[in-house]
Amino acid sequence: MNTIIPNESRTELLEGLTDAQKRAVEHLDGPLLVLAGPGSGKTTVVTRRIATIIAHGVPAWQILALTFTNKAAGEMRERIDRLVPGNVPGRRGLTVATFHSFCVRILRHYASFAGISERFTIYDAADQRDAVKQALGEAGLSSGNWTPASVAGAISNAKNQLLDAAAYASQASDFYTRSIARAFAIYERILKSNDALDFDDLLLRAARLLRERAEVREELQRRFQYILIDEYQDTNHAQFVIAHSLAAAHTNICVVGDPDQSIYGWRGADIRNILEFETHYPSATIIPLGRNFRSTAHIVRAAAELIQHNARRKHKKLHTELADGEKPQVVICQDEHHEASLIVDRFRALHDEASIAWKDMAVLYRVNALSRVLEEHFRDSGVPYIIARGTAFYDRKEIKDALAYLRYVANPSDEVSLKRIINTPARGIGKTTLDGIEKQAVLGRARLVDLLRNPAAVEGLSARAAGAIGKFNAMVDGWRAMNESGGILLEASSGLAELVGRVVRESGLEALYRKSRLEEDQERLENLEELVSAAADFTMPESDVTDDQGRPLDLPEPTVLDVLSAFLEKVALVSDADMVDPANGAVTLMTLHAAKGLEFDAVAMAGLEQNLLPHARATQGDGGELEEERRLCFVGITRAKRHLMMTRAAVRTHRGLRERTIPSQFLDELPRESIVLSDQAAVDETYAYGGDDDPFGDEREARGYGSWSPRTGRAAAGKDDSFPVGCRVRHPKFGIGLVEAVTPRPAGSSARIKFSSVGTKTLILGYAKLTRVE
DNA sequence: CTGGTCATTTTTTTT
DNA sequence: AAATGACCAG
Repeated sequence: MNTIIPNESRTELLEGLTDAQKRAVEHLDGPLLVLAGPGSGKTTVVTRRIATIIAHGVPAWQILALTFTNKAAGEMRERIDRLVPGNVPGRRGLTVATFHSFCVRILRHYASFAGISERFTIYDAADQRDAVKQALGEAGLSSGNWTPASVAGAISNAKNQLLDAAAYASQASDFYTRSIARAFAIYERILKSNDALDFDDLLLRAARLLRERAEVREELQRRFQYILIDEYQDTNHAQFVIAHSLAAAHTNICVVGDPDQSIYGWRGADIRNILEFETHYPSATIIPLGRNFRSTAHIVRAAAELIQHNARRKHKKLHTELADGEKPQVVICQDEHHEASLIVDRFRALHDEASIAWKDMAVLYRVNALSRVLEEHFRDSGVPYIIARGTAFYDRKEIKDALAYLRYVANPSDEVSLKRIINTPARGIGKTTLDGIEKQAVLGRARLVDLLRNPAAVEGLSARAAGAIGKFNAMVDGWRAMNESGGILLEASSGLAELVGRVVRESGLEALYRKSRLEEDQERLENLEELVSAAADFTMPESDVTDDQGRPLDLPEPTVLDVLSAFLEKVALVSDADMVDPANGAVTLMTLHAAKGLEFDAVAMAGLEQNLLPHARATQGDGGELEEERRLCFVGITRAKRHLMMTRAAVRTHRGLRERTIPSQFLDELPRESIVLSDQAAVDETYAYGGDDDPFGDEREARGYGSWSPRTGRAAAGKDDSFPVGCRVRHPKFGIGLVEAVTPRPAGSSARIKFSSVGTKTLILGYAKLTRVE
C-alpha cells in the first residue's frame, strides 16, 4: 500500500475514537462486519474508513458505498468530501448510491445484456397495483379473494427471493399459489410490453445480470475493489446476491449494521444476512460497537432493557458513559386529541424553557394515519412542523397525471401511463373507445400504444374519436420534437422546465383547475406550478460513467429527453426519509421506520398501544413479527438524545370507530426505575370529553381508569379465570358472544370474543361489563 | 361520454 | 375518516 497523504492526516482520521472504532477505521482489506449499536458513531466510522482507504492510495472510483435512502447516501458523500483534502489524487469518482439507484445505473448501462430497453420506466407501487389488477382481470381471477395488494405482495416476495414468474410457477403447489403464478406471468408480460420495471425488478434484474453474465460481473468487480454496505441488516436476498457477486473476486466487503434495528422483514429483508456473515466469510473480522454516544443513561437503559426481551437475538451489550439525564416519561392520555395537545405542550416547554430548537424535536408513530390529528394540533398551536412524507407530493392526483404525461413522452411504450392520461382531462376518448381499441389489440396481437398511434387503421372507430386521438398524438409529438429541435441548442435542464411547463399547459391540466374556484383545485394548480419549479431546479446528476480504469468518459451533451429520464428516475426513487431536512426550523413528524438513522434532542412516541405498537398484524403469528415490532420500538427510543416521551391514548378513534385501547406490552418491558409514569387521563381535569358523548366516562371515573403500572401493578388481574375460553358471555351493547381466547396480562387480561351482532372484538375483562351466561 | 352521488373498503411499515 | 369504486342521471 503506497502512502499518498502524510501520516499526520491519517492520525487525524483516528482522533477521538475508541479502540474499537479505530480498528474498524483502519481495517483495509478482507471482509469486515461492524455491529454498530444505536448512537455508536457508525457514520463517523464508515466515512473515516473510506477516507483512510483513499489516504492509502486507493482511487475513490474503486470504492462503492451502498445505502438504503438517498438521504443517507447524500450525507455520507458530504461527510467524506469534508474529510478528504482536495489535494488528494484520485479522490473523484467515489460511488455512493442507494441499492435501487445503483441498480438502475447498471441496468441502463448494460441494458442489452439484461435484455431490457435502456429507456425503461420505473413503476411505483400505484402503477404496480394497476398492472396487477389488469393481470388479475386477464387471468380471470375475480378480485374478491384476490386482492391486487396481496397478489402484488406475493409477487414482490418472490422477486426478492430471485424467483421470476417461471420459477415461481414451477414451485407453486396449491391452488392459491398456482393462481398467483398465472397472474404473475401475465403481470410480467404487461411490464415487458410497457418497457417497465417495478422496484423489485431493479434488484432482481441486476442480481441476475451479475450472476449470469460473467463479462459484466468481471468488469464491475474490477471497477469496484472496495465495497461498503450500510444498514446491512435490512438487505434482502437479491441485495445479498448483488453485494456478494461484486465482492466475490477481492472480498473487500465491509458491512455495517445492527440486528436489533432490523425493521424491514416485511419487505423481504433477511436478518440472517447479517447474523450469518461469518459463515459466508470465515475469515471475517467482527467489530462490535456497543458504546452509545447519543443518549443519556436512562434512555439507553430503557432501550437496552426493552430489547432484552427479544429471544432470537445475538447478545450485545449496550452502554453509555453519559450522565443519567432525564427519565423517559410515559404519559397516559384520554384520547388522540389529548395526546397531541400534550405532545405540543411538552415541545413548546422544551423550546421556550430549555431552548431546544424545533428542528431538534420529532414525533414518531407506527402508522401514518396517526399523523392527521397530530398535524391538526401542531397547526392550530402555531408550532412549526413538517411531515416527512416524500412520496405524498408525488402521490397527488394532479402530479401523478402530469408525471404520466412526462413518462409517456419519455417512453412511448408506457401503456399504463398512456391509459392514465389519454382522457385526462376529458377529451372525448372515453371508455367505449378505449375498450374497442383494446379488444382489437388483443385480436390483432398488436399493442394498444401502436394502434393509438394510427387511429385510421382501427376498425369501427367513430370519426370523432379518431379525430380526438389524432389531436392527442399531435400534441405528444410536439413535446417529443423538443428533443430534436431545441434539445442540444437549449441548455438541457432549462429545456426540461420548458417541457414540463408546456405539458402542464397544453395537456389542459392547468386549464382544468384554473377554471374552478374550489380551494382544493387552487391547491392543485399550485402543486403543478411546484412541479414545474422542481423541474427547473433539477440538475442532471454528475455522470460517473467511466472506462474500466475509472477515467471519466466524455459523453455527448444530454438531450432534453435524457434530462427528463433522469428527472423521472429521481422522482420515482424518493423516500419519506429523504424529505427530512435538517436545516428546517420545524418539528418533524414521521413514522418509526422513516426515523431510522436519525437523532433528535427530544422525541415523542405516540400510540404506545397494543395493536398499534405492536401492530395488530404482528401480534398473531410465530413471534418473529412481534420481535420486529419490539425492534421498531427500540429504534424509536434510541432516536432520543435527552428527552423522551411515550404516550398512549386510553381511547382512540380508529377507522371511524371510537375504541378503548390496551396498553402496549412494550411499556411493561421498560425498566421501572428508569421511567416516569404520569396518568394525564385521570389527572388532567382541564381536558374534558364533549359531555355525554364520552362512551366510557362513568366507567373511567369508577375504576380509576388508565392507572397502568409497570410489572407489578394489577398483577392479580393476570389470573382472571372467570371467563374461560369457550364460555358464553353477555355484553351490554354487543349482546351474546363466545369467548375464543383469553390473554392474561398484568395490566388487565383481555379476551377475544365473537359476537353474533358485531363480529369478533377484543375486550379487557376488567373493564368490559360482561356477565357469564349458561 | 361525463360528472355526480352513494356504498364499500381499508397491507402499517417503503425502495 | 377518507379514499376508492359502482352506479346512474344528465
